[in-house]
Amino acid sequence: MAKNKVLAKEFFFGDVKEVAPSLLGKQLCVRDDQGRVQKAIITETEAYDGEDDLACHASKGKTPRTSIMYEVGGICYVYLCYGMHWMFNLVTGPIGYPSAVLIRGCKGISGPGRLTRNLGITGQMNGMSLGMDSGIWVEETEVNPGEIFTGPRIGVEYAGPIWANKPYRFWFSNS
DNA sequence: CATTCGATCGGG
DNA sequence: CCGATCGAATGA
Repeated sequence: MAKNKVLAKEFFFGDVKEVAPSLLGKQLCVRDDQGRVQKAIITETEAYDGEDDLACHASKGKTPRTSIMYEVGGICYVYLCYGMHWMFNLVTGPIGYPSAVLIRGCKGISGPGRLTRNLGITGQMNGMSLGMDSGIWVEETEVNPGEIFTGPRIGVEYAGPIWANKPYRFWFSNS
């Protein structure tokens, strides 16, 4: 069987609102410390887009926690939520513009917290560059997402109606 | 230093 | 609906 192509970092340099849906059907790969690789097809993503986006952590400006989002696309942003769940994001866009894609669900796994638990993703991945050498990367697949649906993001009511209702969540029917 | 509150999940 | 659980952000 042919080896899947690993996404180049350039894939993440563009606008998060385009990168987020284009990750659907791609495969998230994580290698654990035993050298074993787990792979999961991405089925649901959300876009967090710049300081103006009140649901984006960077809306409060650049802080030690959010500074990673200001880096160039193609690196990991991982943080602890509700004191018990690791959220896994991929930074997008050019350096200086804070944006990232939250990987919300993969095939057979619903929920961003369960996703990271299943794949063994923790805060030590924060700031890591994507690639086979770092142990976390994204591959092309044969999956054709088909029709892509959009809707409001989950759990961001605090951001107010304008931003909470933006169609920044993406998923597809085969999931 | 104290308090608030989450990009959630699982149980009742 | 509600509790668990903790670090980042905010304010005194």
